[in-house]
Amino acid sequence: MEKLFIYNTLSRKKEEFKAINPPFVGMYVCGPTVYSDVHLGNCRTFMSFDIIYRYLLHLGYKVRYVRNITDAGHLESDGDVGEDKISKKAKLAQLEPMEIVQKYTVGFRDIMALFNALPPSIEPTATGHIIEQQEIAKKIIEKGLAYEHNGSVYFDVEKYAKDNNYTALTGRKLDELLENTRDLDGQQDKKGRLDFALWIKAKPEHLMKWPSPWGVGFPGWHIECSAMSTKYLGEQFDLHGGGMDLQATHHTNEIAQNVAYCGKTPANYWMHTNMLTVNGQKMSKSLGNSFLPMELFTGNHPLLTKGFSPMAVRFFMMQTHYRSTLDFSNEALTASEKGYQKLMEAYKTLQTLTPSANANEDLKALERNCYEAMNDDFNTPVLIAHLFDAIRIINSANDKKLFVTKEDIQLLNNIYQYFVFDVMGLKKEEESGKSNVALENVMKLVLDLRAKAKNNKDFATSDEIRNRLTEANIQVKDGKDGSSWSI
RNA sequence: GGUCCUGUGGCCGAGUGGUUAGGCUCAGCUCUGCAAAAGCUGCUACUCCAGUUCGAACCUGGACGGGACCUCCA
Repeated sequence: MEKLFIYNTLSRKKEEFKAINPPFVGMYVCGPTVYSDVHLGNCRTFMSFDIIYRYLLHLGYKVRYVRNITDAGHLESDGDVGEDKISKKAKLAQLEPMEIVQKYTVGFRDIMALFNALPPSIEPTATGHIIEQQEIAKKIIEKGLAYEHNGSVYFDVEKYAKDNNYTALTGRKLDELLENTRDLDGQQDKKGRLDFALWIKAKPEHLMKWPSPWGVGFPGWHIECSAMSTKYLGEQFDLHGGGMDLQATHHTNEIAQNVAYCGKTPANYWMHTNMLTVNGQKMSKSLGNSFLPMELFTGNHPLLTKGFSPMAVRFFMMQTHYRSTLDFSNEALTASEKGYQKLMEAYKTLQTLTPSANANEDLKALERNCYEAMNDDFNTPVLIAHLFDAIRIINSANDKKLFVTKEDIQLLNNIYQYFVFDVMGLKKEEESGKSNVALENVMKLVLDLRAKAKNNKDFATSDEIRNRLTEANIQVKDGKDGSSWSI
């Protein structure tokens, strides 16, 4: 197997991937905070890691993919002040916090299923690991790198930074961070400006709270990932991922916690996916420019002229590298939708090709190109470019403009199976069992009647059939060996 | 204000010191009763200025534009 190269945020370079204990791979991705519907930007991140997960599986790795659900501890601001996001929503909606959690967790899973993302191996929750989080906080206090004050526990960043590289992930200078961190209200419990909370004292009205050695409270945001990754993947594992917006604060603090806890950087490779933008601006809940997946599927959004299917959206996202920003627009989506349909039509055509004795295309090279693209830091846009080469070959062979052998057809089927279905996770959309068979038969009848009319040079009838079918969203395609159709 | 990233054809987007990215759009051709589909061809792009080089869109410096992070966010 060829070497897989992954861009590692720690080194800012592409590095050859070497699993700690092959064929096993441990992979942790920071999941959503379930206090509202996931928007499309969130989905992009998880789809990017879905491709990574799928490709590692395809290469034969046994991957344990852990993606958490943040159902407590994520405050409105990162200054460790303000309300817990989920508690706040619960109060507004007059629901139990766990009702909020349940609603949006289920919604998140449903959406990811629509996008055909594989479920992670383990999907642990922050509330299910309160004890583990407290244990880590205790240990860090013992090591002298965290302190309790007034019922809360804070990580002592400046003390930690004396012996460790706190800013390994960002390459920033600590002094600059200290200078530039803004003063926030309500942080008088902290010793240092960069200190962050491991445990936060709960106010009486706070809904989600647990007893602890430091009194009743709730965990800080960053510590949940340290607790859950350590529990399920060990103190050191292979890959850790998340959105780029988590790099500077969340992941930096996560590393500091782990190093303080057990002296080890948790993951060897840190991967960060870029943002989805709308008109050049980051899509985010706080900016109010976010798209919900359902709005996209139905087309019910001011920026959209029509709806787009989950697979078309998935393909759209694959056409950009995960480390580039992806700008969202109606035109770009429409273009991708066509490309996706072309890809799927060619697969149907492939199933009807008749083999020749000789061939004039090097499909082995094509397959190799596909692997090379993916091995180069999961370069799906280049992979897709190669797949369009395959489409050209399939369509040309169908037009008898070039020839493929039986082995070529098998190879093309493999390429589709491996890269289109297994790795990119695309699937055919219109399949629906029985009614489909009936439709096939009816369409055969209609096209046979039209062929008869054409043979009789009754073009008025044949055109009427074609036009009526077009109105019904069915496209008729006349080829050399008769007509075919697609929706 | 600080740190970092980025600027590619009508649109979206790869890429990289000398060789076609790819998709979509548009135009022409082939095929076809016509159209569509499909194939072929074309629209020959790399913000600007200076430098390094035999040669730069790709390296260096500067200018201008856009973005991210430093504050909740995937």
